[in-house]
Parts: sequence; structure tokens; C-alpha cells
Amino acid sequence: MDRIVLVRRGEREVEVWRSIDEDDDGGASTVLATGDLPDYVRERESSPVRWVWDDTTRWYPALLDAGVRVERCWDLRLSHALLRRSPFVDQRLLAGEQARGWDALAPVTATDAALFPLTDPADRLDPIAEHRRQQEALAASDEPGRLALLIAAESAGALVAAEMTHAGLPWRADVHEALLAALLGPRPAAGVRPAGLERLLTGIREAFAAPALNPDSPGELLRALQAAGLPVEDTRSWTLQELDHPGIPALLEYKKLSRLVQANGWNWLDTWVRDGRFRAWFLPGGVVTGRWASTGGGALSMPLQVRPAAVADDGWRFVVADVAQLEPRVLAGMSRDQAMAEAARSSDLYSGMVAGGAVASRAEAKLGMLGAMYGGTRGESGRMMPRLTRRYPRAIGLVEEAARAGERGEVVHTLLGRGSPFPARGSGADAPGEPPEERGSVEDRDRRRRAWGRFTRNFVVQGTGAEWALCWLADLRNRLWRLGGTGTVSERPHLVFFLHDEVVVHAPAALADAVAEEVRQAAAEAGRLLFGGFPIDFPLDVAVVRSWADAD
DNA sequence: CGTACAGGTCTA
DNA sequence: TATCTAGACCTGTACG
Repeated sequence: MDRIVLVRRGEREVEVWRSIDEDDDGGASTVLATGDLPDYVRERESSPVRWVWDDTTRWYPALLDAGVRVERCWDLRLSHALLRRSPFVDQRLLAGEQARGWDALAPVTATDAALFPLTDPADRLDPIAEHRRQQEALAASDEPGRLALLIAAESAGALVAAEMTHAGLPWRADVHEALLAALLGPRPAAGVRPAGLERLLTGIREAFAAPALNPDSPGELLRALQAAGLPVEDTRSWTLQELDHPGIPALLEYKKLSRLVQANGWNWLDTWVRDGRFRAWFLPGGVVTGRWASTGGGALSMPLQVRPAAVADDGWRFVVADVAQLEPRVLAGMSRDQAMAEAARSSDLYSGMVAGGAVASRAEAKLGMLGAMYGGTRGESGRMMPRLTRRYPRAIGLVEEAARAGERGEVVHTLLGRGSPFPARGSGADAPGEPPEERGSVEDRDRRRRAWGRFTRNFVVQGTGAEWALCWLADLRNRLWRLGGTGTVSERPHLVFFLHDEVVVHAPAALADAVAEEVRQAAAEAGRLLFGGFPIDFPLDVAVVRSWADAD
């Protein structure tokens, strides 16, 4: 397949390098006016091509604005970050005077050109040379296939992320405002408490005999609760729930509504919703494990409470799909644990564990698996471990080994080769080549070492889960495009939201059932890509709905 | 007066 | 006898 490397030359020109041979970037180069790039890309997309560029966030938004979609890319910023940490890679092959520059390159997350710095650090980097270094590092790796899949999936994720920001999540401001009004009353002036909160406040101040209390101040609130004789050390709702005092119900209600106003109230609507769309930036690879991060509007912690305002356009539907128990299934697959895969054959893995005789109840199964993946050694989940270890030795063995490696200060990696970071100074685990971390008492160091082991234990599972989800997204993106229709990305069935193990597709109503089928096919394909013939299922809950809230 | 952190709450 | 993984982002408050 042809690769075409795009290089910016100032603001007005783009240099296009066509590499004929995979090992050679020295193919023909031509120069285009920046304004001619969309037509050029559209033209070249008629046959298979992979666009190589420094960073998807610096190229793709403008192409999407011009109505151009690309099928494949190689995002050098993301692949650099992957290769620099992968234990499958000889790091000497990536070294170069620009390595630090690539390390430090940050994604662009604003569309307002006036906000851009005049000099973009990306313009001092040479994509041709970096592409060559990365190809050499891949070629010399023991696991070129896995890394190539990981880079392709990560890059496809970058395309999805840009397309989701471009399209936006359909959002009905009127529905959202009605929801706020019902709970809080009309929108107050800036800096004024809404009527709904003010009403609760009066009762709270009376109940705790604190006429000037501001419940939004944790310190003040804690002193007021203690003055009322309540035995509390913090003011979390979780803690307050247990208390028996006439002021508590109003206080809990106040906290809930106050949180709604602060996080997803009128200011949020003003800031993040425009033209009927909520637009956040999704950041593939933004979390060390490989999960996505986001910025803008708290997209990855969108409360269930406001999801009724996410409503598909007239004549369109949302297809909402999520994987049941993604991470335990991934663990079964990557450890090739036949017994756990057998339990996963059921659409509910935890019930499958009960049926297989490993544990007595679904609740025990869930608690035990969470403990295995998060490192819970105490209490109920800790007591479950010996039985799980006996029944699922390969699965439990894999996470136990990852935990011990972390405690020794070693790097662990996901199935496709994403490496964990080196333990920071102070983590208690001594990084290779670093002097031993002596700070604190023996107990402190032990605690930090175990905490790092919990991190690496979780890293291998959460990170491989993120890889499964990337493969799912990448395949689904192409399936949606092939479903047909005409026009640009947002005029056809397209992804509008992704949250670790859940996707939302916005699609014309007539295509919704076909989309649901493609979502399932893509999940099956992701399983084959990662685990080959190993029999592990990834059953989905799929709903075709008008509002996101109706999916649960 | 601006920045940094603590505390809290939402997500998978 | 015990709240364990990864984030974003709000307000209030301490600090320089």
C-alpha cells in the first residue's frame, strides 16, 4: 500500500512525499498550496493509501471541515509515544536529536486559529526522518506484527477522535434546560444560588444551627457537623448517608444539586453546546494504560442524570452498545485461560463462574474478579483469591506476575506491547539503573512498592482492554462508512461518543438495525485480531434509541 | 492577586 | 479490621 508523508512548509505550502517502497522515504516529492490539499487527499483516497503525518490533530480537522475523510493514517506523535515505552523496541533506534521534541509534542485541541501559538513546536520536527526511525525500530523488533497492529489501531483511534469532535454529540439544550429548571428553578444571575438550592440551604442552616453555613465549603461543613455532635472525619455523601440526623436528607440533596449546577449546569451548556452539538476533544493514548482521556466539558464523566438531553436528530437514532465485563474477558483471552473462557461463554461472565463451580454467587464472582484486577487483597475480595487461583490458574497467575514485576521495579506490557512507565522516584519500587529509593520508613517503602504493583497488575488488563476497544472502534468506523449513503462523515452513520467499553453511533433510523449488526461484527473481529483462534466471546448490549438515556 | 493543592463527585 | 485501577473538573482555601 502506498504511503504518503505530509510535511508542512510554512503556512502556505505542504510538501508531499510518496514512498513507493516500504523501506524508502526517498520517493518523489511535490509541493502543494495548503488550500489544494483537501482535493489532493480526496483524489488519492480513491485507491488504498496510508497518510503519514506528525499529528492527526494538526491535519485532520481541516480536512474534515473541507468534507474529506481518510481511510488510514500513521500518527507519528502517537506511535512515537508507543514505541518509546515499548519493551519490544530497541530504544537506541529511536534516539536522535529530535527525540525530546517528539516526546513533548502535545495534541492541538482548539479550533480557533487565534488561539494557536505563532510557532508550532511540530514545525521544528522532521516527519520523514521520524517515520524512517520508527520503521527501522519496527523491523528490528521481536514483535513487529503486534506493534504494527497497535500503531494502526492507535492511529485509527486518532481519526475516530477527530471525527467525533467534528460531528459532535447531538445535544438538545432545550431538554437540558427543562431538566435544570425542574430541579433548580429558573436560571439565576451569575454568582447567585438557584432557588432550588437556596430553599434547601435554609433548612440545612436551621437543622445544624449554623445560620451562615456554606455547605460548598468542606471545611466549614465538617466543623458544623462536628459541632452538631456527629462523629465524622470527612463530608463525603457516602459518609453522610450513614448518619441519623434531621438535617442530613436536605444536605445530601443539596450536594447532589450543587454538583449538577457546577458540573453540568447552565454554564456548561453555554460553554460546550453550540448548534445542537456537544463538542469535546478526545485524546487517544491520553492515559498511560492506553485508554483515551478527554478535555472539554468532562466528556468521559457525563452524568447519567443529564443524558436525556442527548437526543438523536429527527429521523435518526442512536445505536448504543457496550461490552459486558470487558476486562475479565480480555484477561481470559490474553492468559489463554480455558476455564475462564468457558465461564465467559455465557453472556454474563460472573454467572458463568458460578455455573462452573468456582464461586457460590454472582456477587462473590464479581468481587473476586475486581480484586484480582485491582489488587484487592483485604476483606471479602481477598478471601476469594485462593479459590479463583485454583480454578483459573492462568488468568490469576498473569495478574499476580504483573503485580510482582511492578513491585520489583520492572516494566510490564499489554498484549500488543504498550509498556508501563518506569516507577517514579518515591514509588517504592526501584527503577533499573536508579539508586534504591530510601525515603521514608521500611513500612512506607513497602506500601509504595505494593501500590506500584497494583498499578502494573491493573495496567496489563486495562491496557489490553483498551487495545480491544481500539480494534473494535477502528473496524466499526470502516464498517459504518461501507454501509453506504452519500456525503460526508456526519451525513452517514457515524460515531459520536466512546467511553472505554461503550460506543454511541448516530445513524439514520432506516439504517439503525444494520448499524447494530455491524457493531456486533466489529466486536467479534476485534476479538479475532487480538486473540486469534482462542475461543473468547465479547457479547454486547445494543440498544436503538432516540435518547442516550433510554439505553440503560 | 494568581497559582497550587485539597476535597469532593462524576465516569468505566 | 480495612475503599482496590484509571481519569476530569468544580469550588474553596492556603500560600507566595
